[in-house]
Amino acid sequence: FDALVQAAAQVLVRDGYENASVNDIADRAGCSIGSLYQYFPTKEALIAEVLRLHAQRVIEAFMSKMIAFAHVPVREAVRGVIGCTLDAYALDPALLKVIVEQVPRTGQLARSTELEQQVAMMLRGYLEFHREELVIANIDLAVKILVHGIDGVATAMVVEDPKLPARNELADELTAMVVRYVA
Amino acid sequence: FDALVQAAAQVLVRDGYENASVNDIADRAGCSIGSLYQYFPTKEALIAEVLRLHAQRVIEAFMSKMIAFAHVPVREAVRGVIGCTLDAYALDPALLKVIVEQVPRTGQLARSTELEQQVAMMLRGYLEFHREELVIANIDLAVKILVHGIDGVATAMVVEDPKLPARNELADELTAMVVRYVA
Amino acid sequence: FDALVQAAAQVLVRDGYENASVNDIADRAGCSIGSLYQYFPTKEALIAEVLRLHAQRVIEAFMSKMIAFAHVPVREAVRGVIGCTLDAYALDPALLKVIVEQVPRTGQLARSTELEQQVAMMLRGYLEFHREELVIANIDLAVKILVHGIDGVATAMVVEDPKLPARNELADELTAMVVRYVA
Amino acid sequence: FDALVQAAAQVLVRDGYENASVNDIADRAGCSIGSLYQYFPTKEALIAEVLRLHAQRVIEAFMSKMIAFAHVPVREAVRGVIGCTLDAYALDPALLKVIVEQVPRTGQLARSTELEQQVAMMLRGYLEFHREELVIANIDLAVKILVHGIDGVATAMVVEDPKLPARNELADELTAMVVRYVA
DNA sequence: AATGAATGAGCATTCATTCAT
DNA sequence: GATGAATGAATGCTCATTCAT
Repeated sequence: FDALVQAAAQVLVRDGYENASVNDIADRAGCSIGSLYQYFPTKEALIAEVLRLHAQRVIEAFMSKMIAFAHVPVREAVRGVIGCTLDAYALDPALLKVIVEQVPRTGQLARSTELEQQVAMMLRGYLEFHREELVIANIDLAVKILVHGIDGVATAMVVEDPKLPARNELADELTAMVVRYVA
Repeated sequence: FDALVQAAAQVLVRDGYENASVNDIADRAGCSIGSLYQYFPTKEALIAEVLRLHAQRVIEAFMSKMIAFAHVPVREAVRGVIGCTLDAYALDPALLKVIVEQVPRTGQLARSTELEQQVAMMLRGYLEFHREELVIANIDLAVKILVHGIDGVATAMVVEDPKLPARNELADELTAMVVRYVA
Repeated sequence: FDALVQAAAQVLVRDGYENASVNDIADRAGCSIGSLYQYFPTKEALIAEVLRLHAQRVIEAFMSKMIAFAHVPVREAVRGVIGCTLDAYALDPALLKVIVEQVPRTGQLARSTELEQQVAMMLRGYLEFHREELVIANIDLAVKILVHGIDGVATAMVVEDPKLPARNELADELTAMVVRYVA
Repeated sequence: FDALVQAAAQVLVRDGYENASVNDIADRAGCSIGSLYQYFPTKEALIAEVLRLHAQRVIEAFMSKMIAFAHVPVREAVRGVIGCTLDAYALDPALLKVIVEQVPRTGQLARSTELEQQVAMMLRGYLEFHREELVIANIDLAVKILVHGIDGVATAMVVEDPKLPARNELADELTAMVVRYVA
C-alpha cells in the first residue's frame, strides 16, 4: 500500500526513527494497524520499503539523465554525471537526512548498495572504454574511490544544507577533481 | 568509569545499538546498574561518551603523526596525511562500523564534527600557504570536498573490510587524486 | 475499564498506596498491563479515577436523600443531613481509610472539594433562608466550621471503626451540637 | 542528630513526601548518607521523628497556656482553649500541610493520637467536673466530637491559608458553638 | 565515628505484534 | 479485507540501604 509507505516516510521525517511508531504511521496513512500488518510483516519491512523506494527514485532520477553522456568529451561527461548525482541526492533531502543519520543499517535495513553498484559498473565501463586516454592504473580502486568519495561529499552537503546552495560551484569543483584525477 | 565506557563499546559491537541494554552493559562492566547511573545520567550520555572517546582516539592517532608533514613536498605530505587518516579510521573498525551504521545521530549523539573541523582548518592553512603553487580557485569548497570525500572513502573501506587489505594501494590512489586535484 | 478502577480500588485497600503497583492492578483486573495503559495514561490518572468515583458515590449517596429536608423543622433537617453524611462516609470505609491515610493529595490526586463545596452551598442557602430564626452572625464562617467540623468527626469515626457502631447516638449528639449552635 | 530532623522537615516541605530522598536530606543536613543511617535505621524512622517532633511542639505550645483556664468561667475557658489550639496548629503551617496532605499514615508514621488523647483526657476531666452545670448526656461521645470537630476545622483552616487570617473571629465562632453545645 | 560508592530489587511505561470479531 | 483492543516482554531508571575503608 503506497499510502503506508508514504505515511511511513513522513512520520520518519517528522518524528525521527526512534520515535516513529507503527501506530502513528497507520494513523497518518488513514488505516488501522491491523491493515498495516496485512501489507508488511514487520515494522522493519515497512521501513525497508521506504528505503527501497527512496533508493529507486534516486536511481531513476540519476539514470534518466545518464544516456546523454555516453559519447561526449570527458570533461562534459563528468560534469554531467556529477550534476545528476547532486540533483538525485537532493530529491528528498529531509528523508535522506533521516535515513543517513538515524536509520540503523542492520537486517533488512542494511544499506542498499544498488546505486553504488550500478554507478560503479557504468563507471568501470566508461573508464575501460577510454582506458587509452586516461591515466588510471587500478581501475577497480579508482571506481571505489570515485563512488564513495562523491557519495561522501554529496551526502554531507545535502545533510548540511538541504537546499544545496552552491550546487553549480560544487559540481564544477568536483568535476575539476575528477577530471584531473582520471584524465 | 572507564570500565563502563569500555563495556558499553563492547556491548555495542556485540549486540548492536538497539539491543544494547544498560543492564547488559553494567553486567559486562562487572558493576551494578546503580553504579552505572552514578557515573552517567542516562543511557544516551554513556553512549555519547563511547563516541567521544572513539573520536578522541581517532583524532589523537591522526594528529600525533601530523607534525612531520608541514614542510615537505606536496606529494609526500598528501601521502602522509592520507596514510594517517586510513590508519586512524582503522583503529577500531568494529566500533566504527557500529557507530556509522547503527548509532542514531540525534541529541547528544549528534555526530561530532571535531575531527572534520580540525582537519579542515589544517587543510585550509596548508592550501592557503601554498596558494601560489596550487590551482585551487575556491579554497573553502576544496577543503569540504577533500574532507568529506576522503572521509567517505575511508569510512566505506573500513566498514566494508575492517582489515583494510589494500591500505597502501588505496593511499597511493587517493594521493594521486588529491595531488592532481590541487597541484 | 470499570474493572480496572475496581481492581485499583481493591489493590489500594489490600496493599496500601505505596505498595500498589500497576502490574498488580492489571493482574487483578484480569487484563494486561498494556490494556491498562490504553485506558489510563499514567498510574496517577488511574488512582485519580478511583478517587473521583468514590467521591462521586459519596456525593450521590448524600444528595439522593437531601431533597426531603428542605421544608422541615430545623432539628429534623439537621438530624437528617447528619445521618446522610455519616451513611455516605460509611459507604466504603476501607477505601475511605486508605484515601485519607495514604493517598498523597498532590497533582491530579489533590483532594476533591466538590462535596465540601456543594454541601457548603446548600448549607449557606439554608442558613440564609432561616436567618431570622437563627443566631449566626457570620454565615460564611459558620458554614466552614460546620462543614469541616462534621467532616472531621465523620472521617475520624469511620476510619477508627469502619462499622460505625454508635451511628445513631453519634448523629444525635452531632445534631444537638449543631442545633444549639445555629438555633 | 537534630540537624538531620530539621533538614528532613525542610526537604519534606520543599520537595513533598514522594520527592524527598534520604540523599537530599543528608546533603542538606551537611552530613553523609552513612551518618544518617547511624542515627536512624530507616527513612521511615527519620520521617517519624519529624512527625513526633512536630506533634511534641504542638502539644507543648498547647499545654503551656493550658493551666490558666482550670478555674475560670466556662466561656472564657473554652475561648482560651480554642485560641491555644489554633495557635498551636499554626506553629509550622507548611510542615503541617505536608504532613496532612502527603505523609502516609502507615507503619511508624501512623498518626500520633497523643495530642488528641491528652486533650480528650483534659476535656473529659473538665466536663465531668462541671457535669452539674452542663447539658451533656454522653460525655465520651461529646469529647470525641469536640476533639475531632475542632481538629477538623483547625486543620482545614491552616492548610487552606497558612497565615490563618480571621483567627480571632474563627475562635469566637468556634467558642460560640462549643459553649452553646455544652452549657 | 564518618564516609559515600556500590548495590539491585523493583517500578512505571512503551510499542511491535496478534487475532477474535 | 479490515479493524483496533489486547498483549506482555523488555526497557531505562530510582532510591533506600549497606559496608569496606
